[in-house]
Amino acid sequence: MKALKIPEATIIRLSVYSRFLAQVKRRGVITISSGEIANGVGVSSAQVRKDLAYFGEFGTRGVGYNVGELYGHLMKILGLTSQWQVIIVGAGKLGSALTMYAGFAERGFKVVAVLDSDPRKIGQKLDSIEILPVSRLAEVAAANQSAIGIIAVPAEESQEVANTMVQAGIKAILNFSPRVLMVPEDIVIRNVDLSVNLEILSFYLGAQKR
Amino acid sequence: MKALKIPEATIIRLSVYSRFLAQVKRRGVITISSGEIANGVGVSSAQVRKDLAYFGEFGTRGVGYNVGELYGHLMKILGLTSQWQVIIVGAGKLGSALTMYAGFAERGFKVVAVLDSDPRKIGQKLDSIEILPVSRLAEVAAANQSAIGIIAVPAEESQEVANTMVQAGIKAILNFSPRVLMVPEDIVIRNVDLSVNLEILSFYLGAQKR
DNA sequence: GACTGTGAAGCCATTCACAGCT
DNA sequence: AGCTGTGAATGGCTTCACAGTC
Repeated sequence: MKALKIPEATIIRLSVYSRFLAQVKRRGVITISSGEIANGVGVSSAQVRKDLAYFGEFGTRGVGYNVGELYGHLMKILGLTSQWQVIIVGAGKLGSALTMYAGFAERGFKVVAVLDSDPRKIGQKLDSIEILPVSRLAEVAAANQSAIGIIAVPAEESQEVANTMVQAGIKAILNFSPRVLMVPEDIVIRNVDLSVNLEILSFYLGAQKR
Repeated sequence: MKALKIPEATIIRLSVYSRFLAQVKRRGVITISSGEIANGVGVSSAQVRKDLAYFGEFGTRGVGYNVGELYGHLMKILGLTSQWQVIIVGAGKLGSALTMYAGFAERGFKVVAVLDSDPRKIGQKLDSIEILPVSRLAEVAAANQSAIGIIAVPAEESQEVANTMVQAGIKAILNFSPRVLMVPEDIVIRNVDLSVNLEILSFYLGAQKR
């Protein structure tokens, strides 16, 4: 595995390819070309080949890629060959929905704990997971080494939760609050800002009228 | 307003700037420099100035930007000066959470209808919004001209829902299902793939160990 | 002195186009 | 003939650096 710097856009696409391949594989297809993958996910075939080339030579010239093999390679590249533990802070509407989101389990992410600061929520259950007080975050993080943290609390509380996560040793954070969070350089953080996405649609709708 | 092609990354940042400015404005700050904005949202000051320059000259050399004015400009650029209507298809965990998500209302997005295909859900209420059968989508879309559609159904059903939305005249779609959807060129579509985001974290966590 | 606006430079990602293999 | 892998060309975004303004 080359240490070359990989564009983030490539990683996003690899994740999309892998899900597309899972689907194709389920249909029993053995071999697939870069062009077919490209059609399936809406990119160019050159893009598919370039993306894969960062990580090795997975195909056969004149033939294409073996679906099962390529899928395996992608899952390995993405680090999805073993299960990841996930800790969610915030058991509001969004946090609850994320806790029970089947899409995570399908891809090997297991929610091991949900925490909230609201005393009325503590002790309630989401599926089989009991909501814990946020004061127990450090303890829970320690018990689940290298877990991924998800922040699903209101904007005002999000930075504080991030700080606590970092202190508890969490190295990767997915932030659903509409705030840009400050974290040390060695922490991997991604923001999923739901209204930003609507606002981009709003921008393009507006632009059409001009 | 110039017709120059604007990078999508710029639009995303404008949305982030606007929310940061709303926060600063609430604190009563009158004037702000590109450097202060940059610090607040984690980009370079040159980036902030370049982004704004696509749309005009909003600042005063030697002084900075008037917070209220700049905020107003950004909201106008993003098309957020009037309310957008939003139609959500899928009243599962995620659809329900999105329907009641306060962040949308704060930014002028109003959920006017929620639809589902499950007969057991029809007639139930989310906040004050009654869940309608998905068969009424065309009718609801017609009654809410230029509404934005949100897809929050399982992967297998998402393409069908997208087709129906397009036929019903919806021009912008936010897709939460983990599938790449095929839509006509004139439709604006964005994907928010929740597990892709976790998988990117997984990739970077894995890379650290190498 | 402070800060914006912007052409130019630098950098990074995507597309092209073709040699190489089956 | 079909398809991959990849160097070269292109295109686009970001950073630099400084002239212009207050």
